[in-house]
Parts: sequence; C-alpha cells; structure tokens
Amino acid sequence: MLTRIMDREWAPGETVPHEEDLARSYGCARATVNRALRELADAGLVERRRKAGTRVVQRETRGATFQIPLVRVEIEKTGRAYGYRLLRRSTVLSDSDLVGRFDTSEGNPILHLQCLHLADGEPYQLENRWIDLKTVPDAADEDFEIIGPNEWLLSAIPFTHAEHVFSAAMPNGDEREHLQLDSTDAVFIIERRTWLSGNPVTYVRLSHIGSSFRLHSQDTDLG
Amino acid sequence: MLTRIMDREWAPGETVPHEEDLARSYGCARATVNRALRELADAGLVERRRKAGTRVVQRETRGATFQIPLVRVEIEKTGRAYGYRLLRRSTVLSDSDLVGRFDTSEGNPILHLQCLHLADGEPYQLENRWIDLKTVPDAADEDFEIIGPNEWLLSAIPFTHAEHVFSAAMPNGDEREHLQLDSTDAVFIIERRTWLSGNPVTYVRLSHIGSSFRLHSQDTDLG
DNA sequence: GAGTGGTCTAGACCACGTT
DNA sequence: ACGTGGTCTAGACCACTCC
Repeated sequence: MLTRIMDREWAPGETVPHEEDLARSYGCARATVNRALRELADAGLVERRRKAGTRVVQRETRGATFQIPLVRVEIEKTGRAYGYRLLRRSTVLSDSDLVGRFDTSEGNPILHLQCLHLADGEPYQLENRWIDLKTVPDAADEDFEIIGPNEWLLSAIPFTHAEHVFSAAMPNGDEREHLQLDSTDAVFIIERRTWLSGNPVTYVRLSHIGSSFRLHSQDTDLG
Repeated sequence: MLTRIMDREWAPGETVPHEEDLARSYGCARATVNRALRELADAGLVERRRKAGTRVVQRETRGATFQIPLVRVEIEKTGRAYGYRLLRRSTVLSDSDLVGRFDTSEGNPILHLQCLHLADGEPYQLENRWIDLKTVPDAADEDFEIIGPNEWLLSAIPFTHAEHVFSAAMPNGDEREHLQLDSTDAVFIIERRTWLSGNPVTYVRLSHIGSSFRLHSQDTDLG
C-alpha cells in the first residue's frame, strides 16, 4: 500500500478502498489491513475518518523529530571532558514576566538556577532554569552544586507534556560573558517548558554558541 | 500501564510482567496488551526485546517533533501577503563541495536555485536549493518563476527519508543583502536533505531573520 | 439509518535472541 | 532449546459521522 501511495497509484486526495475490500484483495484478515492503515495514518500518509473512509494526505509539511540530548552525554560522546558550574541559585515569587514565559500562577514560589556546562573547560551551554516549587517541592532541598537540574529533573520527575521553541539571536550580556562570545557570533537558543498532568514543572532557556552548535534530525517514512 | 510507569510503580530499568500475565490480570486478550505495549514502545516509554521481555526506559533525551510548514502557508496564516522572487537559476555539475553537503555523486547535473520569500513585501526567507537532476529530471523543465521549488517538489516528488539540521549563525553576504540585515541580527538556518528510496532528491538551506523567527513544537506522552 | 473505521477476542503459529 | 514478543485470523460488537 505504501508503494501504491509512493507511485501515485493512490494519488493524494483520493480515497482508498475500504478495509474489507482490501482484505479480500490482499487475501488477509481485516485486522491486518486495519493495522497497516493505522500505521500509515500514524506516519501521516493517510487520513482516516469513520464513514468517510481513508484518503491519501496531500502533505504540506514535513515533520522533523529531534532528540535533545543531555548536555553531559552530548559532550562526552565527542570525547571531551564534561564540566559543570552552578552560577546562581535563588528562590523567587513568580512575577508577571515569569507568568508569561512560564505557565505558573503569579505568586508561586519559583527556584531560579543559572548554570554553565563546559566541554574540556570551554563554555558550551548556558542554562537558565526556573522550577515551580509548588509542582516540584523536592527541588528546594537540592543544592544543585554537583548535579545539574536537567539530570536531576529527568531522574526525579516525569512529565506528561513538553513544549520547545528554537530560535537564533545575538548574545545578551549574560551569554556574552559566560559563553565568552564576542559580537561576531550568534547564539542558538532552546526554550523548553514541561508539565506534569497539567501542572507546570519547569521552564528552561539553553543558550549555545552559534558557530559550534548544530541540531540534527533524521526521519523516515515508516521504517 | 501508563499510570504505573508515571507513578514509578514500574520504575525505569525494571522489566514489566509478560504479556500473558498482564492479559490475565487485566482480564483482556493478549492482543490487547500487545497493542497497548506496542504503543508505549512507539512513544519511547518502554523497550521491548524478544525473550528479554519489556522494560521501562530510563529516558535520557526528550524528543521534540517540529512541523516545518510551507513558507507560503506560514506567512498567510499570519494574515500577511505572500511574495516570491526567483533570484538565480543555473545548472551545474556537482563538485566536491556539493558532494559533501549533498549526498549526490560527483559530476551529477544539479539545478541550483536561489529564491526569496516575502511577507507583505518584506524579506522573510532566503532559500538556496540544489536539486539532483538525475533523481528528478522533471525539474529541468520547470522555470520556477512563479511557483517555488518547495511547493513544486512537494506536489511532484514524494520522499522516503529526510534529514534536518538547525543552526544559528551570523548572516553571510547573500543573507545580509537579500534579507536586508545589519550586523546586529543573527540568522536561523534550516538545512534539509531528502532522499527517494536511497537516491538524493534535494538539499536546501533556508535562512530566516533571527529576531523574528521562532520554531515551535508541542509533544505529549501519548495523546 | 447505514456505512465506515475502532476495538476487542481467543486462538494459533512464527521469528528471534537468550541461554 | 525455550521463552518471549510479533503477527495473523475469523469473527464480533461498538462508535462515530455523514447523508
């Protein structure tokens, strides 16, 4: 069926035969056809609606799935020594600015951390993190001097929902200072917000040196 | 089962009961358990291996799935008028430089296009595209004066495999000129390579104005 | 109301990897 | 060799949605 779609025998926009017909023509059970079509639907190649049937999608976008690795793993993978420094740690009450970027309520206690991740002693990533202590009270007892908040959160707190934003910008003062940038380099920024069943967990802004950071993805249509 | 994983009742690294046991304890058929576990495996929450059983994954990375929209759609969605200009069009033979970025063979005929996409008359995206004419001979007959190569390729050529790279950089000469940038702004670069069953189709570099471009993703652990 | 996909069952056999 | 997941079958009922 994938071949038929790729060869345009089943063209975009057209509906394909019913499950029962396909099962008969392929000489298999309807459950098998159902599973195959469900996989095609999961891959975004077809759209299925009850009563309306199954139709081949006219793809307008391409999905790209990125794995955002632990910074420590990422650095060690290239054979360099990982370094970590906690720059700032403070507890604040969320103000309107933080409420905007974060999903927290105003007046919530928030733990703010600023950390620097190094590769062979060179600055690699500047991390600015805010943790909602109402959702994650345990974070207040961690000093984060040795273990970074990213790794701590991953092992301590699951999440149910995540949102990422990628962008490029000129470095701000903090970034220029800690990443040791001059004005001839850009920064690649990853922002991430996560929730645990509707409750805000954390907002983090990860800044990377533009000239030495690239994010890769590989996607296959069914594989 | 998702709840049990989230609540750490089934902790990361542990193996979960066999399908048959689960089917009995949940009072359903093994096929139902199998499908549920397969969905958890697709979502990356568990790992399954024959004979070894099913174990909860210790997640080290978080996946983020981005939909990279058609630039025309993206602009029109914000209520602005889409504009398109073809800047350059030439046919070249692939040299070693192109072979490196692209997956083509040296000496293949390549169509090179440079296009500008505008929003309300303002530069929005600079597109540098190379198309392998051996895989896509039809592209040689298109002038791409009216319709951009992205839309043409989407409707004309399917693909089986894609690779994306995101990065941030300072604008180069072309980008500074065509995107009308001064030296106080960065560019957000999307590079994409696609293949059709092993054959290289296209390599494209999309440059965006850093201060006004953000790429969003939203991911849920099972929806 | 009727037709489509969504889901489940109880059973079977197979493929693969560990032992 | 054996135990696990992978896949399939034939049949059934249900839920949604279009007409």
